[in-house]
Amino acid sequence: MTIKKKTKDLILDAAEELFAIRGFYGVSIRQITSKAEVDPALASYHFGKKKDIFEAVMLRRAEVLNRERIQMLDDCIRRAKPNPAPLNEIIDAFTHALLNRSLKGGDGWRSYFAIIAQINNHPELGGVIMSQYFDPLAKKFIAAIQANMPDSQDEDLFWCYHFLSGALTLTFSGTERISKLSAGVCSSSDLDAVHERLVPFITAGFKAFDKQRN
Amino acid sequence: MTIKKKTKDLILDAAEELFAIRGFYGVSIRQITSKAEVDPALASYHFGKKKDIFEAVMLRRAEVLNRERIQMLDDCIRRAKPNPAPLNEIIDAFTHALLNRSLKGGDGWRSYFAIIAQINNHPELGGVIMSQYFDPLAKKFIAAIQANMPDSQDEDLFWCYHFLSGALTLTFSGTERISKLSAGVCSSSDLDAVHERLVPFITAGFKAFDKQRN
DNA sequence: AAAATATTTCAACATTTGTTTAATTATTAG
DNA sequence: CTAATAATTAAACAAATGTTGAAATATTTT
Repeated sequence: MTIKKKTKDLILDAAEELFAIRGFYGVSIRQITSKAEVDPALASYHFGKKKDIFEAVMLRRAEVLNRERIQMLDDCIRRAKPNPAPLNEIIDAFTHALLNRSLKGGDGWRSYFAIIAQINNHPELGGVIMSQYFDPLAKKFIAAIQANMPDSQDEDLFWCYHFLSGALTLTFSGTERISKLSAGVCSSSDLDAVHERLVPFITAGFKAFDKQRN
Repeated sequence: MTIKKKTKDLILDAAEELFAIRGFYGVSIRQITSKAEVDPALASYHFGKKKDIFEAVMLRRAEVLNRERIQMLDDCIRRAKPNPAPLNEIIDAFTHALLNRSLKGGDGWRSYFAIIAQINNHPELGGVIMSQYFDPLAKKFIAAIQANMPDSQDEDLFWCYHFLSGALTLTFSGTERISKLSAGVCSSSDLDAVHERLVPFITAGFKAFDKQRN
């Protein structure tokens, strides 16, 4: 016997799923509350404005995700001490929690990442959350890379990070186009396959800017 | 003395700019026609439904862009004959027109790419246009890579292409977050800097899956 | 020139939008 | 139990939504 979910979470669950498909402006509060089987007025009562619902959806999972990723990054750095952490381990630490949740986290997480992919390309909406939760981690990540590649230029590393971010983002969006393009080549639903390829790909990309090694 | 623009183009220009900022659902027909300084009914008259306006916006530039990119790819393959085209040239051919238009094409092109970044992560909207104009090129591109790396596995190459696509997409979106993150490191508006880094980064990523070389 | 077609205008339509108000029911605290 | 607080309901609001129709104006064709 499962306990009854609270209204707040019912609304967030419904909002999460709908925002993932149609974006912020493509979803009405009535659609959300209807899917949550709840009175429309409860959305305002519990969260305030529509934007606040959206931010609540983002915050709910951002916290746990952020904690996991920082932990992995710290672990990987501590393991390697006093040497700098290996490049591929840094990149794995940065991406592992994301890919893992996206694959094994269930529908809620899948929706969540679809939203992340949207707002990552859309300044107006996710500005606050993204910079609050993701940017600090990004800086930590770049710093770890810098320790591994001390002779590389900051500007190069920044762009490399940028490319990594884009590759990750698109992977999460789960577009149908991808599976159509790859028809017969592979099943894009098997996200384990991504992990085996993303890390080597990105690692090699970073190493191309390692002055010491080249 | 400049000639007066036709109504159709006035609407498309306004729509392009607005869609880029707020997405399909975030923009109303009245906002579009108001910016275009044109009667709201003219949108329906010239284009039909709202979705048709969106598709018209996409088509207008997709054609010229597609032609340019196919041309560059063919040129690069022909130049190298009978050998396979070099990896970095293939990738440059794939990205050059995009980055060039994005940098030097003016505001219209910038808006256009922002929309591309949105729909690339959003199946419902850009499915038709993307698969009509971009997927054929993607296949051509992957085929060229395959010729260069005959021993590599199809599945690997597909994913590498996927990562490239993501990196490109995020670059075009022009998010403010990027410039905040890179504060003091570099000016993200200088897209020439991207080109110098994207090609080596992606090339190295692909080469990581070159069985022959490794 | 007149006739035919293309474009533009203005007004209106039925829905849907986000949000608020006041009344009612559940839950918790004293 | 009683009082106080929290949560839910139903109704209503003005504003904005996409789209259409018929009349008026431009443009092109004959």
